[in-house]
Amino acid sequence: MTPGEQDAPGGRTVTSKALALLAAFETSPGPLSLTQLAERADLPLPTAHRLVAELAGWGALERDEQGRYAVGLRLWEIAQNAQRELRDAARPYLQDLFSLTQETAHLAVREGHEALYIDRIYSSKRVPRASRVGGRLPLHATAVGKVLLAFEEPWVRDAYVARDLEAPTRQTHVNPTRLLSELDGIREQGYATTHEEVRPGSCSIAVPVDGGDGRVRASIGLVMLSTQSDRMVRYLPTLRGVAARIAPAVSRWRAP
Amino acid sequence: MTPGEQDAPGGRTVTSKALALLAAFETSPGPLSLTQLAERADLPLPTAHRLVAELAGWGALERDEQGRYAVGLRLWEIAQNAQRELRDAARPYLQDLFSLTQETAHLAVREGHEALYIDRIYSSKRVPRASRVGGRLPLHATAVGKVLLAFEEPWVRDAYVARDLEAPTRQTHVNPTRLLSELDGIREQGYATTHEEVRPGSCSIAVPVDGGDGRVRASIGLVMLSTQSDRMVRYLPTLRGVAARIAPAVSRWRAP
DNA sequence: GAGCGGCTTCCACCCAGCGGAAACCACTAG
DNA sequence: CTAGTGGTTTCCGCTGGGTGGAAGCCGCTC
Repeated sequence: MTPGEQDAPGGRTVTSKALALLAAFETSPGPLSLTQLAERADLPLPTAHRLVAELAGWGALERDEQGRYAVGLRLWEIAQNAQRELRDAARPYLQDLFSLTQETAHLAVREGHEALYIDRIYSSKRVPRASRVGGRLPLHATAVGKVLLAFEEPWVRDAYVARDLEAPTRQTHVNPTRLLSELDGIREQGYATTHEEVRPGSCSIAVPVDGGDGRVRASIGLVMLSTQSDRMVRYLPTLRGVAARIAPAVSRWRAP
Repeated sequence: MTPGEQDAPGGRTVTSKALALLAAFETSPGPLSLTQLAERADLPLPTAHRLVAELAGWGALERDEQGRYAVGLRLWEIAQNAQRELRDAARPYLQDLFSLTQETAHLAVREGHEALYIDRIYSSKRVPRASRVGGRLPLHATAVGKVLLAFEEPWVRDAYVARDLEAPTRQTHVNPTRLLSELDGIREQGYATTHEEVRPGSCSIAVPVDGGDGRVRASIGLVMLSTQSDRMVRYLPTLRGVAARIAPAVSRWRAP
């Protein structure tokens, strides 16, 4: 925005400082000391102290007995309202999907260049955990991500591949041209897969959740051990069935 | 602080105003117009406008095409870190609990005078929905709530029953003395039940999740149709088994 | 008991935030 | 086409909340 500095150290307005303190937990989920918080938010200690005290008093932060701060339940409670329509509507069907397949089931949306995991269902058995609820992964490395990207407008896809693509494993597809044609294939077939592209040992398959207006707003997918990758496509009908059930909720969300 | 008013209209500090805007979504989850937000936060329109713009710019709020504001995904993402240890640890076992019983499964903690629902697992079949994730219900009306209250220190229990107890249905137990002795019974038996005390047609059973240090920090429970209330206690062994699996995680959380 | 790292409190300066007022916009009714 | 209405956005000069360096205060270690 501004030509010189995009934001002065710590931000300028009070609000931005308070938000910077919250943002400190984006990188490290665990509890942080006041000093750590002040550092991460790039604020002088006294300022951080005052703001943090107010945030904690309100319930946005909580303090443990060691005096460290963590995100508070009141904030969590309020934040549950973000995209509630979608999450609430999808949840029971995602549960069905898990019951039917017994494989880890995911719901994700696109946030910038990443897939944001909105929900995730898994039991105590299968846990090849790469993603987590509230976590992000690069679009081109995951099945849900590929779906979300494939159904985006052409210029979004082009802009995406124009960047330097991160490769979590040796198998990750990072070649721009080949990635683009893979996306074309996904749009035709109506589903995407990955084989050890996020982490060795696991593979995944995903389908789009149609928003009704032609746009794809979300994606659901399954993750399993890569030894069972041949069995993957068998789940397609189930996945599509579940996606169809979720779709109405997605389209209701953001209606005229 | 100040002798007269405890807080001037809208709060005093900038931070408190920003937080008041977020708090507006505590009561109504859906999207709100600027005017509604300003009203609920008790702020003059221009002030609300400025702050809301900053919150939205950061991602704490999102704007739909009608210009209304809702809680943003970035805030949700950060807030996922609240009590993450507990939620992440409990999730797979809660899933097991659901798989074994096919009944709606809950995880709750105490927040003041209410049970806060941390997680909830259910399929598309059984949905006698009273609670929801991120929602609250009075302690004395729910099974998880009774458990949380029963294992609290005596003075907490006494303070609780000393208030006017809300009664969602005719069946809700509101008599202080009888409630206290019911709680004693729960502590002895190690589980609590309800019969149509939250809403007609459903009943529930819950057990404590021990924090290791003797304190009970969470509770898990099942909700089902009240026609099956006789079948309820059969689930006790399962519930206790699952609770035992979750316990280690609860005790790890807030360790010295 | 001196030294240290982190937290908390103080306080005088000053600019960020304030909010009344007025312009702006999209609709709708006449 | 004008007037009316309800919501949103911009303007701007006054002022008190926010600021952060400095100094005091732990609890711990060597």
